[in-house]
Amino acid sequence: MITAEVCVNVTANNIQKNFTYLVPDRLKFLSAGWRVSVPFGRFKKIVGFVMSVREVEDSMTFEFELKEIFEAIDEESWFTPEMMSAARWMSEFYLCPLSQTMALFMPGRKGKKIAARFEKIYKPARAFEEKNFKKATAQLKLLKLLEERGELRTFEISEQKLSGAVKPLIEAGLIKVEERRILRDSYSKIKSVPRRFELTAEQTAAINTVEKFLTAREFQGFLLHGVTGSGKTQVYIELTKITRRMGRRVIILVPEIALTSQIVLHFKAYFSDVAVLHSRLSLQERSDAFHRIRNGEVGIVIGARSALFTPIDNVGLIVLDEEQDHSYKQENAPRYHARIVAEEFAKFHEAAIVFGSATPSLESFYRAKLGELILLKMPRRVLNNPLPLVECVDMRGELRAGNKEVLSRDLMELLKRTLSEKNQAIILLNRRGWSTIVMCRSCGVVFGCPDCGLPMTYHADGKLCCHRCEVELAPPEICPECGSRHIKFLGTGTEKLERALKNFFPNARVLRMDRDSTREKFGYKKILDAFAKHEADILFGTRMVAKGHDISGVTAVGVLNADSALNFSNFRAAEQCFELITQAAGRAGRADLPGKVIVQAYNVNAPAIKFGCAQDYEKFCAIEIPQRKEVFFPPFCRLVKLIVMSTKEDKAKTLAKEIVRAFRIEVVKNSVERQEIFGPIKAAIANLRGVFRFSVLIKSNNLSAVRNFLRAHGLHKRNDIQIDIDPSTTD
DNA sequence: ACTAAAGAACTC
DNA sequence: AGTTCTTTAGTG
Repeated sequence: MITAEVCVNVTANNIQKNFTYLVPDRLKFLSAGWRVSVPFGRFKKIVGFVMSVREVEDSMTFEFELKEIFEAIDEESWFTPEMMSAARWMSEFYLCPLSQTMALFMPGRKGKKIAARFEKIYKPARAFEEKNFKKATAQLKLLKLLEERGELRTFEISEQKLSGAVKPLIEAGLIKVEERRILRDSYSKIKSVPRRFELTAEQTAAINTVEKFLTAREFQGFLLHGVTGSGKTQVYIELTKITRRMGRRVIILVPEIALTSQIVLHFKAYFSDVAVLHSRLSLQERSDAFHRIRNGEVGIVIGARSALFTPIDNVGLIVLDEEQDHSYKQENAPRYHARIVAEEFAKFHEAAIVFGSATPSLESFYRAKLGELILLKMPRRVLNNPLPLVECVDMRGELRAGNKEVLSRDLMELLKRTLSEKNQAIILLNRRGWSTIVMCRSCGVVFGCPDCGLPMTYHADGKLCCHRCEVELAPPEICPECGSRHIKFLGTGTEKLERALKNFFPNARVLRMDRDSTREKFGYKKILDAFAKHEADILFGTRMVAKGHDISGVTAVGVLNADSALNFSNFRAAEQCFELITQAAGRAGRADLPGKVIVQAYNVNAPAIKFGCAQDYEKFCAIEIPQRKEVFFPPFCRLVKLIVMSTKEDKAKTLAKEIVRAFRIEVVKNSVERQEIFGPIKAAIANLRGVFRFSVLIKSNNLSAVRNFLRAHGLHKRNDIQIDIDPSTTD
């Protein structure tokens, strides 16, 4: 008899082993990689992945009763050996169930069968003689068209009004019908043409450096540090050309779905075999893209982080654009970081991996300093376009001068001038809502979220919102602490800014872009398209106004409360603040129009503000990196965050304390490398639907020792503990 | 002595 | 995850 080891797709940490099933005769074609449906416990049917198959003696006995596999889900093996070893590696690295990482490679979570759609294709069957069709002009026309084009699709024939000629020609054996799979692709309509330009010396140097490793088929990581407008995308395109000429394939990752259209537009000017993949495609589209990748029709995969998980083989190049972006981290299980996974995949494939950014993550920059990554610098814009002029305004000075408005006098002046010159402006204020702080004037209490304590934001629709756990409340009439009616709404969000702009510039057309105004499906694109067509003069909103688009009419950029992020107790705050200023500044003056940027801050001496305005990444790093070393944070250690959950508050806390104690005794004391553990503290989301959450933070220079500890105690198999390796927040 | 609730074990 | 079997706590 034949048995199969099956990994069952049940999302529970405590099921971390394979189950043995009997393979019935009608399914004896099954081998490793097939998706099957199997009976499991009380479930009637679940999806499983065949990990291996073996022939055993009929007399062989098991200590459990074998059940039979119900059926195969697909027509062929779903997982290639490469996909399976990648999933195995991820499951080991992130200490999560194999089923979870295998499931990443499926078009939908549920393993549903997705119907392939077919269309009819008409082709000439044999030669014809024109004289036989003296009277049947439609038939002759169709035959000639077929001869010319080779094949025709149903809709093409009906377009020519020749549908009636099809049947007699088939009966005469002159044309034949074939079925072809329709591959749905909503990006297929995107077309563009290459722009004329010459590569800069820096672009050429970067390309040549990577090319050496591409031709040697050797794994190597690169950090492409190029200022905004330095032509990073063109470098990706040239490297893709080289890789495709070698017959190898390419993966291009961007941080967000919204940015895929941009880069696809650039790539389609040069390549036709592009597939786009991200989580918001329909199941059908995703499945069809998989099909095109599997059968080799696609040479270039572009998409968000999920684009790593396709049946692609023979990869020669992987690119991560905007590599510092936090969207590369998946915040739900499996909590992987695309930067880490992509590099491991590149090793499997012996491929080159290029991390591109204007403001690299400190981790990558530090690795480049150590020589682990090869640094490629592009400090100048293409066509010798100048970098925009950045001016920093001290808002304390404004206050002293009697200006209590959100906009400084300089920014007001700049906007006035920009509008009168019929140019466009972008204003960034990284807080949505109306008021960012609601405070009692009598006792000074700030209204925090009942679950996580984050100060709540007041919105123009009259609700108090927590932007972290999305709790909504009615604002209090009287202070719950002291009973006073003296409640003040302080701080400025995008909604209040909107009123200020309309007030000061009643004739300007303004567009607000934040999470609230982009809720609908293509809201983001609609707003950007409208602004690009100059249907508005001022675009303002949260950080999404600063991302990746280039709109040629923009000559002025304002960054409000640039230092607000510095007040959060986040070790990456300075880095993020620097990044925000650089990105915002990068939106100004890309073409022949020089740009002007005004950055407003209170703490104008903070290095992130000072060097952000000077657009000097290296000087910023020279200050920030030693500071990270001093407080022992990445890039000088790796972080592992545990979240312990229970409906009983003290139980969660006790368990978390127990873990901390055991870690100190078993790991910290016996380790050569520096390792530390902190907590437990109330998690950022302290209570989620009645479940209390405590967090524990491990800082370590020996990840595998941490993993061994967690495994030894079976913590990775517990459903009440979340393990987050390389978390994006520490609480 | 009995019942309800919490915890552990199991799913091929 | 969802279910069942086992242990523990609670009650008069």
